[in-house]
Amino acid sequence: MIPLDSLNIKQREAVETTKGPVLVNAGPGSGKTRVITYRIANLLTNCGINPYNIVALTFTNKASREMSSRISNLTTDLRNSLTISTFHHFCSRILRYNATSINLDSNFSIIDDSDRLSIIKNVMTELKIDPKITPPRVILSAISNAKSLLLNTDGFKANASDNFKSMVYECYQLYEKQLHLSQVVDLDDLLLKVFFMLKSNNSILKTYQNRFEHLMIDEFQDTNIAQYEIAKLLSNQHRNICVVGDPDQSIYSWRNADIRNILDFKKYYSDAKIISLSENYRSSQTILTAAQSIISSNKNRIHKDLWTQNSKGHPVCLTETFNEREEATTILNEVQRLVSEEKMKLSDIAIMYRVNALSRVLEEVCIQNGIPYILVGSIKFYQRQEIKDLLAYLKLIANPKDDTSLIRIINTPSRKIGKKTISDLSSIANVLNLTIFDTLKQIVEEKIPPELQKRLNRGSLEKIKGFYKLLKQLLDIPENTAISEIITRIIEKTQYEEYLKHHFDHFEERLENITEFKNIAWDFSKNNEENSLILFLERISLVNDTDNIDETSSEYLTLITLHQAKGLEYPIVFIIGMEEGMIPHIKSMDSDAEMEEERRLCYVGFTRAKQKLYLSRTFRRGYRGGYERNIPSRFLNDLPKELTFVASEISEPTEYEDDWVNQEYQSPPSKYSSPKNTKTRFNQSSKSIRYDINKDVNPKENKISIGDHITHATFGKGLVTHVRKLGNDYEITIAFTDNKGIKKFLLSMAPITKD
DNA sequence: CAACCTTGCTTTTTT
DNA sequence: AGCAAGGTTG
Ligand SMILES: Nc1ncnc2c1ncn2[C@@H]1O[C@H](COP(=O)(O)OP(=O)(O)OP(=O)(O)O)[C@@H](O)[C@H]1O
Repeated sequence: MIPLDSLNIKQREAVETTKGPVLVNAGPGSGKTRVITYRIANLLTNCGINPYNIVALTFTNKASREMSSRISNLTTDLRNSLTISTFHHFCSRILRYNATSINLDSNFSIIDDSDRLSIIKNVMTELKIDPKITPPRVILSAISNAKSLLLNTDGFKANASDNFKSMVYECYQLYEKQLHLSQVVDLDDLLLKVFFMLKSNNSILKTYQNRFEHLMIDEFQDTNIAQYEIAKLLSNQHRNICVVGDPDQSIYSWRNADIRNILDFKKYYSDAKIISLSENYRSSQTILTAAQSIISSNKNRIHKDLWTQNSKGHPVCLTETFNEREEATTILNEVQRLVSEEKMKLSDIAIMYRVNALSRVLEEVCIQNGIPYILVGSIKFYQRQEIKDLLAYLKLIANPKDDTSLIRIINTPSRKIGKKTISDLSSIANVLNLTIFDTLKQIVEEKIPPELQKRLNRGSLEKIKGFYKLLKQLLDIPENTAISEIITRIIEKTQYEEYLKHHFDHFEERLENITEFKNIAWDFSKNNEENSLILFLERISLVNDTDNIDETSSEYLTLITLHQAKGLEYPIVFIIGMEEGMIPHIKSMDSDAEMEEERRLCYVGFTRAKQKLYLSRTFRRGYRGGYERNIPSRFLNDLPKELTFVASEISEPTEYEDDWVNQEYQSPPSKYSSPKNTKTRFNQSSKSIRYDINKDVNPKENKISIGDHITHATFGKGLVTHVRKLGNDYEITIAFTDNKGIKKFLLSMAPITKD
């Protein structure tokens, strides 16, 4: 039996109402995810439901992993055959299994955003739409929006009321045609196609309806229409659907998430049991009050009670630093202090930020200080040129119809097949209504009409035949060959390494990336019984991160975006970049709705913290080449002063910034470093772990006390008026001569010498 | 067709 | 700022 006495009455009600629709609408830390995990454990162990009949859907990969591990902690009952995954993964599996029923090759590959964009660009060229006037991205997002509203081309046509929409419609049609020809799908298709498949094929629908007796959705506020409709279809037979969510934590509206789903749920399932939870078990009173002071300014919301029995705890710590490097140093010093002095574990701590770009400096400083860290998601490892090239070869092996991948590598490495030849080839393929690969095949087998063949001169023809032969060789690699071995063969056959060496300055780093890629492939084969290229590719399309480290067994610091942090919790949370333009982000500033979402995002961040929350801002931040002055985020103004304390105050920015820029640091920034969250990196970091408090400050040599006369490299002579311990460092206040004023510095950083 | 030079863009957030 | 696509020249 799973004991349910560690749940409060309301939670228990939600867990034990195993029949019929249930909606839990409750604030952060009130135990919504706990309800789902206990509910599953209860169904398995107490009700004897077969795990095969249970499905729990989440929104992000991180959340789904979190849920699996929480359930493992509760019960060991047959949880292997439980279905816990993201909507996209879930749909991908259904689609692959039933692909043939909708005339789709079950080896279909999933294209990424940049592939989508290049298809759109081609389509636009074909339709003679000027990409300068209508950016392809706009078309792409219109199509993507349509798909998440379950509008296929026909549905879209019915709605295409104005000029713009009819233009989009034309693009949409051709785009779909190309996808179908290539036997590929995009991410939105995973949902859309599954929906229409279930809708139109009653026997498939029945199969899944029968199977999924119990359906649960976490973070329901972030589902889009397509996801919700799929969930409705699947649960319509047993009607055991339990959704949990919090409108105040809706932060994915830009991805077409729609909180109206919550309202509709109440309407559609008029018999739904609606449960609200109002006790927060996660955060200290201070953190909770701070968070509420942020969210309560939103006009477009319904107030929810949220209280906690937890103690008041620590005040919210505000740090203000001069620039992003000092910010990183200060925070990581504090992290090390927490570990060495307050017995915190690195895994208790997370540093969060609005934009991925902010992780860069943190990483550098972590590496310098030997702090093991894990960077969640982000880094565009799979978007690097060399990796995309290899992926294109792999995709082509899995699915030769994939034109986009073929075009990508037809002349990479250079085979003297240029633009002209490629466009001729495409036009022939177009006329014959064949994929490029099939066209090549016809050409080689000399089956195409001579008047078409004429378009290619003899030189090109030879080169094309050479390329086709190469492809054939790759396709002949036996299916059971390990993926890493396939990659090795590709590299051999195409002489890819020689190509890199010849063409790029950073080729060593690119070669390292390739080695890393092979390692990832090798790990994958090791952990997956069936050595399936298709599954490998699918994983790469749907899971953004490369790590498969056991998350609980190792000690490292977490670096994560606010978005990905949703649903997670950490004893200690740092949020950096609390500046206007960052949070709230500049791009959200001219829309009230988006501004409210920024506020919610901030609220989500605050409420991740259990014990201690640190907020950090800088006076200046190097961003996109510029070096901008920042003003504090408006959200900081909303915090009641009595809840906060300011940890460090640096003097107003002055000329001394140059000293900052010249501070020596290791590891020059390079895009071409190895992937950020792999074992390699992890091992490197943990090997050099060293928690030396006095690393930066050597008190013996730098001993500076009140009354000392010093000389500062920029400001000249001055008198020390204050010395205060600050983390592992000291903050010293100096009164300078010659009316240069009073300024504060960090001892470890300031270029000063004792007179 | 490839090498070289110039322009233009980084989505904010993720499946 | 730095990279990659796009345009131009050899
Ligand atoms: N009844 C309870 N007794 C003790 N601890 C609880 C109880 N309910 C929840 N908790 C704890 O509170 C924390 C937050 O729970 P949970 O993550 O389920 O909240 P949530 O509502 O899903 O939060 P969020 O909306 O932020 O995702 C967890 O550490 C959980 O173990």
